[in-house]
Amino acid sequence: MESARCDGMTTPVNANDPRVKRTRQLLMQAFLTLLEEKHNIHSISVQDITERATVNRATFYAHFEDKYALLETWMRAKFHRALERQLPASSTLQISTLHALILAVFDFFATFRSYQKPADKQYVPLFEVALQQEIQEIFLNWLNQVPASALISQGTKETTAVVISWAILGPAVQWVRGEQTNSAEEMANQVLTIVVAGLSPVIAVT
Amino acid sequence: MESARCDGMTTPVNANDPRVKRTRQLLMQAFLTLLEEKHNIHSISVQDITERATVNRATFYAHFEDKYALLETWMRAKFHRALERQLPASSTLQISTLHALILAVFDFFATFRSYQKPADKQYVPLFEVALQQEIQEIFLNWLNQVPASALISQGTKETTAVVISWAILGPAVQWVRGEQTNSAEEMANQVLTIVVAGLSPVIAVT
DNA sequence: CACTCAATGTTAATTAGCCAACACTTTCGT
DNA sequence: ACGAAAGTGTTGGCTAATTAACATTGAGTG
Repeated sequence: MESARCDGMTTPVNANDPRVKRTRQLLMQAFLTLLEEKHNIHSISVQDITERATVNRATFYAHFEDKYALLETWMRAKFHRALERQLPASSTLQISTLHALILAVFDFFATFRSYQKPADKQYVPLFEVALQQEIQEIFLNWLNQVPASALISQGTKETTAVVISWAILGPAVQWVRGEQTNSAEEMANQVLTIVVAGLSPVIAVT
Repeated sequence: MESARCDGMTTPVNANDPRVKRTRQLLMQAFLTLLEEKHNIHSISVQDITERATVNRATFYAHFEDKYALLETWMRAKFHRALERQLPASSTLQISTLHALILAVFDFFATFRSYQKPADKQYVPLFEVALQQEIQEIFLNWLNQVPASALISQGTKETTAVVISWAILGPAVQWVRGEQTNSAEEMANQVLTIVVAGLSPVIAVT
């Protein structure tokens, strides 16, 4: 579907134009390498990124609102690929896939906690929403594949997807901000139990 | 100095424009990776290159006459860097630097013979000229640094540079096309002796 | 042979990227 | 605290890259 996003809206910018794809790719890649070098998000400037990407600074603003907008889409892309890697291409709603999904979310946050670390008290907000949307979409696909006969309640699938996705993402966010006294696996199992229970009014997951 | 080169001349194309630099860089890089994969120059199409480079095919022709023009500038750049690596940044005309230069030329040809190998009977011509120009330029720089008093004959430096550069490049070409019964080191030493002798009417090399 | 199919060059019109200059704001160093 | 230096967004005019269309040339294949 690919909504147009970014939108300083000075220029529309067609997301299918090869130049656009390449420019975004270059910006993403530049951001990644800078992150690996500097290890601190806040010390990376827009100028750093555009120089590394061999892209004009003005062009950056044609694609992203600011540095954090880039960070968001970058995280989202990374997250999307991480989930794709862990979940079978055309998976369905089952205990096993549910477990894989939840674990993948916790693992993802564990991985990217490292970029957040040096007394980075000013927490980088915002991208939870983007990641939640990814999870929500997966659930929507799953729920749409379920035959109507198996649905115990016909309450809107949309709402179910929203609730469950937050029920997974929220704990992951809180876990990564805290001390991680529990392992990702332990957390995933606990969350799984509750999610399955939460789904019971809607569908019996096996 | 960077002369404008390429020149299908449908469009001028300003070599200082960052987009131009990036596009050429992408084409070069794409060509390199394809060469490493396919190992045969003739089986690489312009389409392959532009696809890999994420550049439109028409754009290719705005920069290069054809596939071999790209090959030429690519070889030249590679050659240029190879020489820079072997020669001290601001070297002068001495036996030692002369030896280093000649050896570097033979080594370069030895390296790139591999891309020429599979019964590649249709020999890829042309780029000898580009490489010769590189050598010629080095000699011109060297000769211009020599104090006029040390020059035995004032015959144009230009001509000297042309003759000597061919005296080095020619044997290297012939050597690489043949059986390489002698090693690059042996060849370099033999050529060195003759070149020094050839320079004697002009300047005494130590 | 005729006949696809793929690659090569070339063109005019459209679109995205580059630049330089601007008014701010933030960060520092003395 | 103040001034310099560096970063942030924004704008209009120019330039290069993209596109789709075309004619042409091989390289197979029935």
